[in-house]
Amino acid sequence: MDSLDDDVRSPLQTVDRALQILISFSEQRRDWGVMELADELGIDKSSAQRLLAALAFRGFLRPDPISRRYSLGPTMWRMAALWERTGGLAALADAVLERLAQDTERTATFTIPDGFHVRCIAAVDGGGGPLRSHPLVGDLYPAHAGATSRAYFAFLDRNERRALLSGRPFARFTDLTEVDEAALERVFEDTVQTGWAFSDGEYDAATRAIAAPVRLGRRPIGSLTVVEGKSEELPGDIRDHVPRLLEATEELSNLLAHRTPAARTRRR
Amino acid sequence: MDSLDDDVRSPLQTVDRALQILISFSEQRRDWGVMELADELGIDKSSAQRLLAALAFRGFLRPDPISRRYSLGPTMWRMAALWERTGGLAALADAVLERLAQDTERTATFTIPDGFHVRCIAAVDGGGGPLRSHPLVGDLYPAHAGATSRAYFAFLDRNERRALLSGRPFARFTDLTEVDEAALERVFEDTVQTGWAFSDGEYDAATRAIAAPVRLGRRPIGSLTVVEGKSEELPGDIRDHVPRLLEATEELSNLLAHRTPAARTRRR
DNA sequence: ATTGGTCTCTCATATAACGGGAAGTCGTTG
DNA sequence: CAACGACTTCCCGTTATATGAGAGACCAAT
Repeated sequence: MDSLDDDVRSPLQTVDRALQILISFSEQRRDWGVMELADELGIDKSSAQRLLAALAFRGFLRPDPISRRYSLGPTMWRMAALWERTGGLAALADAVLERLAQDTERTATFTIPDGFHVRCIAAVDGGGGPLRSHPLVGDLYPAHAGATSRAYFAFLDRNERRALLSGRPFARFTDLTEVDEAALERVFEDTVQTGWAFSDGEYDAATRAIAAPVRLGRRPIGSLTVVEGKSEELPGDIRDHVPRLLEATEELSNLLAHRTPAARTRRR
Repeated sequence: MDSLDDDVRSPLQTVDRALQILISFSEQRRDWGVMELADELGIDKSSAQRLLAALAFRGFLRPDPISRRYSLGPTMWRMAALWERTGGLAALADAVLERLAQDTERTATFTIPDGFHVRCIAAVDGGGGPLRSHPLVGDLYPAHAGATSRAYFAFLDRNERRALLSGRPFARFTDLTEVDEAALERVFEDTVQTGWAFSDGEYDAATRAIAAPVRLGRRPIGSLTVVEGKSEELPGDIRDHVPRLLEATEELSNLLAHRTPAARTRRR
């Protein structure tokens, strides 16, 4: 028997159906007809029609008058813009970073792609000492140097990565910066094998870092990094914290996918 | 008596309330408590609680267990990303561009900001002839040269514009490119006065264009451009089409704000 | 014209949402 | 530490609301 009844059910059936409709859009399914949707959700044509109309009424869907099909609408755009401007992603990541920083006693950051760089959008200082975490949020890191960016770019499809990086001049930041395209590609492939990235002064000679990708499905959407200044005298090798880092990326990936593992509404 | 009953009402009350909740988030209101929302929408606390829970159930909202307040959730992020990747904005603009291009017999484009450039995300050829519209979509135009970018940047708050552009080196593309920061600022201010921008070979010596901002509320979010090659022998001065251009920006702005003027579901 | 496939609308029925109220939580104040 | 107040969560009977079937309208093919 499936334990569907208990907790796992929306308190508002009709609303839930409407939201399912929104969620049912994807890169493959960019629009729905009434009938299609009706038997996708197993409801009557009437209901499907009403639900679509209700969503379109507020602009979440856009009815195409000629094809009689519904696609995502302008309100979806406003919500998307709002999510961006209010730093929704950073807010989501904060809780995860907080714990990661505490557990590792180092600085933890969350970065997302921005062209052929990655950009730090959230950072939490490890309790350790007065670190230089001030200018971390907003910083850009180039694709070819450092663990942070590698943990994102390595997990892209090779084609997608080539499209972004191929033929681009790679600046040398330190003696250890890899600037040969072929060699770089091998580094990326190795990183996919191990599942995480390590850098000891590739980009910034004074820092060391481990990083791993945050994913939605298979697709990487950013990376988490644990970073330390080499001058700091910290206990252990930073690589000892890889398991914890991978836990954190897993956790954040789940949050983004809304596979609520930590949800269970706190019941004593 | 208010004519609220007839057409202007969602077919699904409960769903509509849920959607209103989503819409009620803004840069100012990033989270809601149950009670607050209840008397904002004029509904019972019970109902508010259920609605919020239903939205959170699918991840559209994220309940903060400690503050007991709801903010936008991870599903909102997925929807936002989907909107981006499926080119929702471009799709919205297409219909408007189509008509604008036909009416003006020139090429019409829609551009949105990207750092200190604007990027063309949709373009429609004027029926005229075999234009060079192929590489238009994806093209970047710098903030300081050409009507297209000026029609966006001019309408930003001065502070916001300064933050992006101040101190940046301005490349000279043609004899007419303005590269002095102070002079440029004056050009921006003039543009705000007239409400539209004109360029005759500022960025590309071979083209002439008029452009006007697309807005959400007061804020510019992009621009529409009508462009012609100087070598083409087209009837009239391109500036004759400014009224039509302004109509089109108005139209697109309304679409984005979902002030459905053209909605009325086509009833013979 | 005729047909098959959708979409739209109406209407009676049953179901799902509603609001009042009680019980449970948390934070504050005396 | 106790008692209050503010808020949230849960429960339950009532009623308003969403539902599905079916008829009519619409469009695109044959």
